[in-house]
Amino acid sequence: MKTTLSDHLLERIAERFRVLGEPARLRILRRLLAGECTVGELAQEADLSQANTSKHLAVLLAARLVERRSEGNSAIYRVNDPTLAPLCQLMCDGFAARLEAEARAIGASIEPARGAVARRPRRATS
Amino acid sequence: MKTTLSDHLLERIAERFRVLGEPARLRILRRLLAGECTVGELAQEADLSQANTSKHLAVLLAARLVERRSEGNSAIYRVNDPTLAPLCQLMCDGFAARLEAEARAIGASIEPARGAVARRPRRATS
DNA sequence: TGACTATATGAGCGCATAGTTATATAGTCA
DNA sequence: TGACTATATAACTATGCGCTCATATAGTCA
Repeated sequence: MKTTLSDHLLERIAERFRVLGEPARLRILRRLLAGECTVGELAQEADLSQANTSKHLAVLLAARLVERRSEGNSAIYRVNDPTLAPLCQLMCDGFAARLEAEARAIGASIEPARGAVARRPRRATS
Repeated sequence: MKTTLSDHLLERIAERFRVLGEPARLRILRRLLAGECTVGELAQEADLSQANTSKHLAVLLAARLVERRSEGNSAIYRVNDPTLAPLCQLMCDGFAARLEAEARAIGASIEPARGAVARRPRRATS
């Protein structure tokens, strides 16, 4: 069983969330989840300047979400945190559930005028 | 199986992460995960001003992480998103894994000099 | 109605940070 | 060594946002 988290731990957790709360960093991580990659490739595929990419990678590195190694002239980054993929998966699930709720709400506001309209069976909140 | 997320979806996901990347909001959610609650109670227990609490709740409401109902003079908030608890759990797991890795790294740099030092038994991640 | 309580919201301030540009550092290859 | 490439970083700007203070809105109770 799980007791409540201490304030300090909560701040650390918040910091992890904050690091992920940036589209540019998520684009980088999306690419890295497909496999390790150099900074230049990341910059190109995430549509970011080289300097900006480097900075975001520094943030991800400080959060230990990625790890870095040098190879010749290049720096190669890869995902380091095994919880990252399930985390994003769960986030997408929550997002899908919300979209579905919105769809239901819109449907509910339209359908009363038409009476019993065939309604899609409730799906699991996948 | 899961294809790569579109840029637009990624931005929505980032927004969700960003909402969670704030210690004050996590304190609010921590309280709400224990049960629904009025704004005043939340302000007190999360150690926030009334105005600030209200604003954070507005953010959480816009993100559909909580829902709101009026009762008499008060507003009662409760957690709305079923993925929230597992999300935090996963985040804590990732954090614990990181701490453990750090501990191993420190241990590895210290222990070679002393050999097998008595190690405290592993505790659950609080 | 008026006094009181609970919540929401607007204005303003200060700080954190994402972005750019320019430059430094470090490796490769001739 | 010098030219070239890849990456990191410093200086700067602009914007977003968390916070406070003051005020508006809405409900309760006399």
